[in-house]
Amino acid sequence: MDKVIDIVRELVRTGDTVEQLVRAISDLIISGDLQPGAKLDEGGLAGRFQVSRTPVREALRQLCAMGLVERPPNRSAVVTNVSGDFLSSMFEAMAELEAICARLSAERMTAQEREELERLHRESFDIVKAGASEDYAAFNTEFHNRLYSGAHNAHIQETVLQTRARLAPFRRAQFRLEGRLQHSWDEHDGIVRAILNRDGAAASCAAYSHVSIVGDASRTFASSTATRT
Amino acid sequence: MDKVIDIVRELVRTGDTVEQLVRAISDLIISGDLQPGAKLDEGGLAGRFQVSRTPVREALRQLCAMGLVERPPNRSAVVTNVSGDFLSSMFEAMAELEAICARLSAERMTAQEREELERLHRESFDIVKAGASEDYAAFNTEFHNRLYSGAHNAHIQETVLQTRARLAPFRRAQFRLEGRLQHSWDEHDGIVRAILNRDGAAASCAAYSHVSIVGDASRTFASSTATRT
DNA sequence: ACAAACAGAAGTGCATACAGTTTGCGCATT
DNA sequence: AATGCGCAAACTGTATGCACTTCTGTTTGT
Repeated sequence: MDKVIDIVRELVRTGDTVEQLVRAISDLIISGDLQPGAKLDEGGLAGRFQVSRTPVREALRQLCAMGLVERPPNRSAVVTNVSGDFLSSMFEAMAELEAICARLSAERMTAQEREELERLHRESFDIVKAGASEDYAAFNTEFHNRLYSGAHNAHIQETVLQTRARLAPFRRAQFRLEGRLQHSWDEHDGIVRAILNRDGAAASCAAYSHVSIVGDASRTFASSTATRT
Repeated sequence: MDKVIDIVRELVRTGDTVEQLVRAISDLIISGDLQPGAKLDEGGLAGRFQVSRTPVREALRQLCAMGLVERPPNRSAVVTNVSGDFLSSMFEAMAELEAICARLSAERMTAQEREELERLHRESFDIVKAGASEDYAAFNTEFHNRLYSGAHNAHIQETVLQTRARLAPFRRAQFRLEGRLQHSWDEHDGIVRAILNRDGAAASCAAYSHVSIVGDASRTFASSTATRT
């Protein structure tokens, strides 16, 4: 639980200490090691990562801009814990954004991108058969990444990735639900077919409902978990 | 040109020095006082705002996370100057986001919100007749804000506002083009009608093409302006 | 017994200090 | 004249220090 994250500290000045901290801390948040509501003490983090408070503060500021933490004035930073309403709005936004990506992917993906998407999707069926939730989660991330990059719009990609990161702390258990793996694969199948058919509208719909379902599942799970203050 | 922005420095510790800096600097960028490519020297900004470098650095870090500024390691921060491709992707994203907002607004706005939107729109006709570009720009911002809030989705609102801020440095002259005011009003009219009719699809289309047109106009203007390095 | 008050500890906000990196300029060399 | 070198100035990255705020546990008054 308290595994020490080793930030490589070169002797040379690479100038990316803060970036490393941002990654390290956001990993702690996204992975769930730091749950929503957890306090982030500057001194403690500084000690943990063997740096001074200055870069830690900058990292927290950046994480705050990304929406992963909140920084009430004169008080400790806290892992963002959003209201149910805002969580719903994030899931809805995610569905809208993925729908856009799916539509644009259907219209714009290169032949190679289409091939690779289909291959990736076909190969993932083995994971479903094996019931390997962990592996499927990794594949799922990659699958959606393909959708984002296939839209050929760098800003939308950036936006959807940021939204996903912000949502991550609240959707951790999405593949625990019985039968969710197979359903997820079926939904992916619909998206892939629509994209291969260059049917933007169908891809958009399929992606929207796929993400909405994930949202519903995560929301029920999130509300069943105690969100400590 | 070198008007000093006065950040009010109370004797009490409000703890929002950095927030004020972020606002002040982003205003300088959005208003065009600091153009894309301009260097942001930490010491200079610190002197200008009568603070030390520490809060300036944190503000720059946050502006960087917002995409308004870039921070190459060991070098001065600069106002973000994006490639033409990325600029196009931002305008396209903006159109997609506004289309979503318009659709959701058509579906979800309260009676009061609809009334106020229509009233605001009707009143703006006087501004168009007067040809007051400055006033129309302010009204236009408010009009679009209504669209964003009418969608009743806090996260989408946040996202679209952030995208607009990022786009601002590149769309400054949008109402200089001859006849653009009247065209803009006509396009708004289409959006308002669709929203009042609760016709989400029509509202979405109207908003998409409205924003796309603005994008085209701004892009031609931006490419005609020298983007200095 | 409970609540208000207080003192010490802990933590944040900002300024300053210093080390390392980049940059610009003068000078020597070709 | 153009190019490469080296040094100094300017600037960034990080650590540290101090003032102020918040938190916490205890004491005091009712």
